[in-house]
Amino acid sequence: MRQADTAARPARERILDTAFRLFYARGPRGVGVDTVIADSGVAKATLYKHFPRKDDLVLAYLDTVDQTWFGQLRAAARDAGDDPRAQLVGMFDALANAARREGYHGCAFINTAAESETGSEVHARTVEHKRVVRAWVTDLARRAGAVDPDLLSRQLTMLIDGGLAVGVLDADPTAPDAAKAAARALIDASCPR
Amino acid sequence: MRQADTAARPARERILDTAFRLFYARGPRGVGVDTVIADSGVAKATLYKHFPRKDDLVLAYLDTVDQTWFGQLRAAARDAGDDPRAQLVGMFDALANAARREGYHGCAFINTAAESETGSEVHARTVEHKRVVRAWVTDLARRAGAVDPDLLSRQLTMLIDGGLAVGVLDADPTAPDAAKAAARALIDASCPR
DNA sequence: AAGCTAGCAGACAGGTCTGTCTATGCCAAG
DNA sequence: CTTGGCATAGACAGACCTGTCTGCTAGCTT
Repeated sequence: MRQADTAARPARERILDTAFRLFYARGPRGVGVDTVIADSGVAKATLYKHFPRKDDLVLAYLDTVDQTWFGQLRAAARDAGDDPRAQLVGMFDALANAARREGYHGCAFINTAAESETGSEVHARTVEHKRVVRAWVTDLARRAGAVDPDLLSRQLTMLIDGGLAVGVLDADPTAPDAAKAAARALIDASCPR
Repeated sequence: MRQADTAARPARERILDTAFRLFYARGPRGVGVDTVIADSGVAKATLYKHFPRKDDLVLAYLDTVDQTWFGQLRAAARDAGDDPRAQLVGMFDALANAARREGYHGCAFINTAAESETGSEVHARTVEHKRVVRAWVTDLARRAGAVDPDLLSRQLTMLIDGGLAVGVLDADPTAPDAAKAAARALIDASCPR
C-alpha cells in the first residue's frame, strides 16, 4: 500500500514538491530538514540519500523554480504572437500571472540570494539564473530591433525583478500592469520602426 | 578608561552600528545575538536591556536603514535642482551611489522581508517603509505634472526596487545608469510639457 | 562615604538545527 | 526461499540559537 504510493509518487518527487512549497513560503533557511521530512512523509535517511546536504536540496529547489519561471516567461512571450516587440511586452503577463497566484511571495532567487552567503554554491546558482534570463531577453531585444539590446534588456529585467521583488512585501495586483505599461513605453522608445 | 570609551560611544550606539553592519551583510536571521555582542564589545545583559527581544533590535536596524536610505533619496532629488521632473530623475543617483558603496548587498527591506514572517512586526515595518517612500515619489510626480502620478510613482519605485534588489545577486555598476535612463524615458512620456 | 546607574563577564536553560547511525519492514529478482 | 535494495522510524551528537540570571566593576551624585 505504502509501496504503491511511493511507486505513484517516488520519494524524491515528494521531497522536492514539499521543499518547493516550504522553501518558497519561508525561505530555505526558515525551514528545517525535519519539517520537510514530516511534511513529505519520508524518512530522514531517505532524504539524505537523495540530497546529501541540505544545500543540495536547495539547489534542486532553485533548479525547479528556474525551469518553472523561465518556462512561464517564454510561454507568455510566445502567446503574444510572432513580433519580437510584442513578445517583449507579452513577457510581462508572466509577472501578472505570478502575482495573482495563491501564496505569491516575490522572487525565489532574490529571496534565496538574500539569505545565502555571497560566493556559496547556492548564491552562484541564483546569479546564473538571472544571467540566463537576461541573455534570453537580450536576444529578444536584438530581434526586436532595439538600438541597444543590452541596455533595453537590462531595463526590462530590472522592471520584472522590481515587480517580483516587491511581491515579498505586498502582493499588489496592479503592480504588473504598471510594469507592463512601462515596458511598452521603453520598448517603443528603444526600437525604431 | 573603558568608561571614557562608553561615554564617547554609548553601548546602544555601538550595538546599533554593529547590528547594522552584520544584519545588512548576512540578514538578521543569519546573525546570532552572540555575534552582535562579541563584535560590539558589549555585555549580553546590556544588549537585552536596550533591546528586550532580538526583533526590537531588528526593528531599530530597519529604522536606521529607513532614515539613511530615504535621506539619500531626498538628498539626491534635492541636488538635481528645483524642477520636480529633474528631481525624479536625480533620485536615481542615490541608487548609483548605493551600488558603488563597499559591501553593497541590495535592498535591506526586501532582504529582511524575504526572511521574516508575513504579518510579523518586522515584516510590517518593511511594508511601511516602501509605503512612505512611494507616497513621497507620488507627490513629486504630481508636482512634476504627471498625467497619472500614482502610475508613474509605481513605475519609478519599481525600477528602483529592481535596481536595488538585484544588488544582492551581483553589484553591477551599470545597472543604475540603465535605471536612470529608463526613468528619464518614463518621466518624459508621462509628463506633458 | 554611600548608594545608584551603567556596563562587563559569563554560566545556564530550553529549544532548534544539521547530519549520522541503528534497527526494522517490505518487495522483487534470482 | 533467500538475498539485496529501498524505504521507514527514530535516537543521537554536536553545534548554535534566544533569552534569563548572578556577580562584579567603575564612576557619578548626593
